[in-house]
Amino acid sequence: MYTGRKISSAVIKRLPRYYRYLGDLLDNDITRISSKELSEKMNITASQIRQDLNNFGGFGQQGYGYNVEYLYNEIKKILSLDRTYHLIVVGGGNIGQALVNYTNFEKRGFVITAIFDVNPRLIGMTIRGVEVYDVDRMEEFVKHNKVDVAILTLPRSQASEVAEKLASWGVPGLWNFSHVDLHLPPTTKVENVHLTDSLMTLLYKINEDAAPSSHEE
Amino acid sequence: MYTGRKISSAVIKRLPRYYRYLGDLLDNDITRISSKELSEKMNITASQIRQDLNNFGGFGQQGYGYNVEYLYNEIKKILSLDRTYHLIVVGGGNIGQALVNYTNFEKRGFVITAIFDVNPRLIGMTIRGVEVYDVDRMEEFVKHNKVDVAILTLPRSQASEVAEKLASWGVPGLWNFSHVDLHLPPTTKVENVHLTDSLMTLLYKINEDAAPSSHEE
DNA sequence: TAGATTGTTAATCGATTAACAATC
DNA sequence: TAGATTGTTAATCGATTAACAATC
Repeated sequence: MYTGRKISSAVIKRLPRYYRYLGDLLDNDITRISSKELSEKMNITASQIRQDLNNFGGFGQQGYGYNVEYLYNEIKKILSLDRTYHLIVVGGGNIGQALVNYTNFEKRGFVITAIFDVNPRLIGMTIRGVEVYDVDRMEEFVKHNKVDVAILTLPRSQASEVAEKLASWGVPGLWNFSHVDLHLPPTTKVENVHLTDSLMTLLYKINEDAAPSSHEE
Repeated sequence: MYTGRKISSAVIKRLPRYYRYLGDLLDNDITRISSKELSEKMNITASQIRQDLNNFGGFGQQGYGYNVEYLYNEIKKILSLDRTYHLIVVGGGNIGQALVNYTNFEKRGFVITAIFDVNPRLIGMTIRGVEVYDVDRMEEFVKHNKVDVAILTLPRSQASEVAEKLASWGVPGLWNFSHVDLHLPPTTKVENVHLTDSLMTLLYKINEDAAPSSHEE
């Protein structure tokens, strides 16, 4: 039953992981699984799995567990993965190009339709069949083509300004690899990938076991 | 005062963000800031800032606030960013190469010393001065050179096996871009960057406002 | 000194886990 | 039917926020 109440982001962030594990089970021709079995594979509690899933509906059956294929498809629907998305890359540098070259995206229905950059040496080039355009032509492009997500892989200094423009043109999602926090109207959603922050978190973990250094007393 | 008690990961994940904002303040020649002012900039509560910082010590002063440069340097020490790290890239594909080309890393003291791959066309090549070696030579390299972090940018199918080897050779940190969960001894820390999961989370957010589709009733 | 703001304790809120009746 | 396992309520745990005495 869909209730319309807001699902906590802690739950949402776990959905792709459920989806991945269910996909793996499906690949291994496993047709049914209980929350207990899945909890052991995923290293979380069975209770959490049942709670999470019941935010969206009762997908299981008492005494039986969950049908893997059915549950997989339900999560696919919840994540809205049952359609194609059109993405543009804004910033044709290293990471932008890497994402264009990442073939797995297409298999999942994520199609990159254009790349935008300011660098004259890049403009006009084609990367895996995707053309690089001058950033000046972005407004025109966004207004004439469906763009679900703009991938922001441009320098910190330009990211906010470009993001605000994209939001004003109605782009619903920004996948932000730039190292700034964006403040946008609620009609445009942002997901941040702050790689430097992620690496710093790892360095903390590496060092935490070791003897504390200078912040001890 | 360092107490040795475990800091929650929620706090740790916020530290890089504090560090970034303090760096920006420093760049703008702001010498002092109160938790209240910082909270407005960062869009979190002043209470949370004070709680977070007090996990590591009393860095402020009543009636004054925090000295920006001092606090910046303290967080730098907490994150152990006051030294150089040696990284290797395992998997010389798109994302691996993009990270090697990411010049900001070196400015922060993250030095990539080698790339490993199985592809004969890549082996022997040099990317931004970093040589690509056959994966067969990785054990030898890791045992003769200091490797703080291995960046895993290889296919899902090979990631677990390689990760276990790296752990057994004593590599303390794995920055995992492969789309699998790694299970390793506690001496090797893992930080995951699951890009596909991140994008899926964004797609959920884009769609959640819209009318619910098939999982309603 | 008076005002400002910390460090820290207490209250609240939300997320996770446990328990169990419902039921396949 | 008996056994298994869900969906869901209740209990616990942890993280966030509020409050305020301490103090610069």
